[in-house]
Amino acid sequence: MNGENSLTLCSTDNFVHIIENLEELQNTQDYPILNELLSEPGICKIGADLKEIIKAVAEKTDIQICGNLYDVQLMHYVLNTEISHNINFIVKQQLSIDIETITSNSKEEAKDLFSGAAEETEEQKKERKKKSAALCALMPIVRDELEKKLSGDRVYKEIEMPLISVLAQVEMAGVKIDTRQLKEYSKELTAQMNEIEQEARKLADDASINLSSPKQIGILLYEKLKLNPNVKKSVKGNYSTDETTLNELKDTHPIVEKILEYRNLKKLLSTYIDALPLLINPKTGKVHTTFNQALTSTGRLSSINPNLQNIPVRTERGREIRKAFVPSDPAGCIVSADYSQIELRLMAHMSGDENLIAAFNSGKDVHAATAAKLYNVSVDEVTAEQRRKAKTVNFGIIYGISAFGLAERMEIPIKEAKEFIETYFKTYPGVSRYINAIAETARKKEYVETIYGRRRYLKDINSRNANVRKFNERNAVNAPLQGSAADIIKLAMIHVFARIQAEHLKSKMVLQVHDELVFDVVPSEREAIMKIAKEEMENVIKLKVPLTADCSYGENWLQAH
DNA sequence: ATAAGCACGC
DNA sequence: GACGTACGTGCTTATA
Repeated sequence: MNGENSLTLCSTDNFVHIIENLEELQNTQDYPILNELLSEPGICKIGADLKEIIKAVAEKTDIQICGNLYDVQLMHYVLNTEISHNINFIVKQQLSIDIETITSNSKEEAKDLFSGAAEETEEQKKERKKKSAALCALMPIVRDELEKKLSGDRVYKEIEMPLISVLAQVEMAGVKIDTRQLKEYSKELTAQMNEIEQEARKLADDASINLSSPKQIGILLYEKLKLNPNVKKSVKGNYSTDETTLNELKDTHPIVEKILEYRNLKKLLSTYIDALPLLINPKTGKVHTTFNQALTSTGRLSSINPNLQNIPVRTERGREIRKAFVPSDPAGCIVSADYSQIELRLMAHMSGDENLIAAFNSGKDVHAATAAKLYNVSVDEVTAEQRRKAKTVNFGIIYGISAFGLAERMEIPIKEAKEFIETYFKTYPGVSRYINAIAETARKKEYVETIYGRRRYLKDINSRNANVRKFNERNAVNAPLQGSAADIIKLAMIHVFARIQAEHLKSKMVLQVHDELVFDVVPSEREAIMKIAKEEMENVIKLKVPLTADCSYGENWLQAH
């Protein structure tokens, strides 16, 4: 094991058990011993989901966990994002040991155990030791695999390992929500929703129709009102009633608009306005999301309980919710810093396309610059409509475009979409070559990589099924872009966090939303935080195009944009 | 309990 | 002839 001393941190559901692999140290509930072991940089820490353990220890003690963090689950994720990282499954698979039987303590029992007021049963202790030993045995196996893939080892050690503690701190900091604002907004929108429900029911001539039921809506629109006799059913025999479909029916009957509006209000109320206040931790008065660091296939984080990465911003009604995300000190502010067009910039960098690089280097709006080239006009002559179309294509490129998909989105015939893509590739021939090259690489290696070497395996890239193959080809294009962006912002978080610590600032990083970092800033630190965020985000890596982060502040998250 | 449908973000 | 732009989470209804 590298000669490195190690400590295995083993948690059951609600409680952290500290297990040392030195037999003579038995009583690890003892604070001085715990402190010495956990804060010793020379002792590496082994476990699964160490972020949870770091948080639990921080909540109950003032101990700082130091030393290398070997999170077997996270290491396994870096090895291959596509497969299961369920720790019980991995242990069973690699060691043929079953640790799924381990009993977990109730919250109350866990509390008592930690304070030393109660003791584990012999049975619990035995199972815990078994799990700990399994993790300890598994770690070097997974680490050897990582070291075999040199880039994977680098991704783990330079990105994921240092990010664990940063994320733990971000989650613990939490974000302040103005509940009173949400409660008032809830009253307002609920009233509106009820009114619309009444109107819709009247129009439907059905006093009890459930507007939240796509099935009932489908029957109403297509069987009772016969709005579209040519409507096709899904494979499961259901009518489609989603937003795109209903927008096409808008002019045929007034109820369609009511349904859309009802859905919009219902979504905002049930997912955000009414749900968020219930998730406020009474101890801290804040909402604390959990970032899943070992989940997405591309290397992005995800956010749950609550998901704070999908707070509305698109519509006026939705944006209102962001006003409730406020600084914890009323005299402070929210600072938001977001990367501008990071994925498209990465496309410019990775493809090396001279025209796309030039578009970014001109410092002009890239969608307008693209439109200028596509329509063969000067940048100031580009119309809003031309820019919108160019923007759609730019996004399409990142997602692995098809003529049909583009035609749908731009509401133009497939033939035109085809021509549009051809023009795009003529404008940016390097992009065209890159897309072909990355697909070829993917077919040969059955994986693609980010700038830092994070892999996404594409095991079905050579499938005989053309649909499956095409799907994998889109992933081959998108994963290096989305994944490199994820790597870059993760590194930025590590650097920003280090600066905040080094400069002894009190403000806190509270959210990451894929290309954006959000800070809860105390009154005197606004300029310092904005400077640090911009500097660290922009200087993570030198690309062939500038990497820019736009930074602003306000008295809430909405104003900080 | 689980799946399907829908809608929110990047 | 089908498929048809990446990555997520969560709410609600319907079905088993």
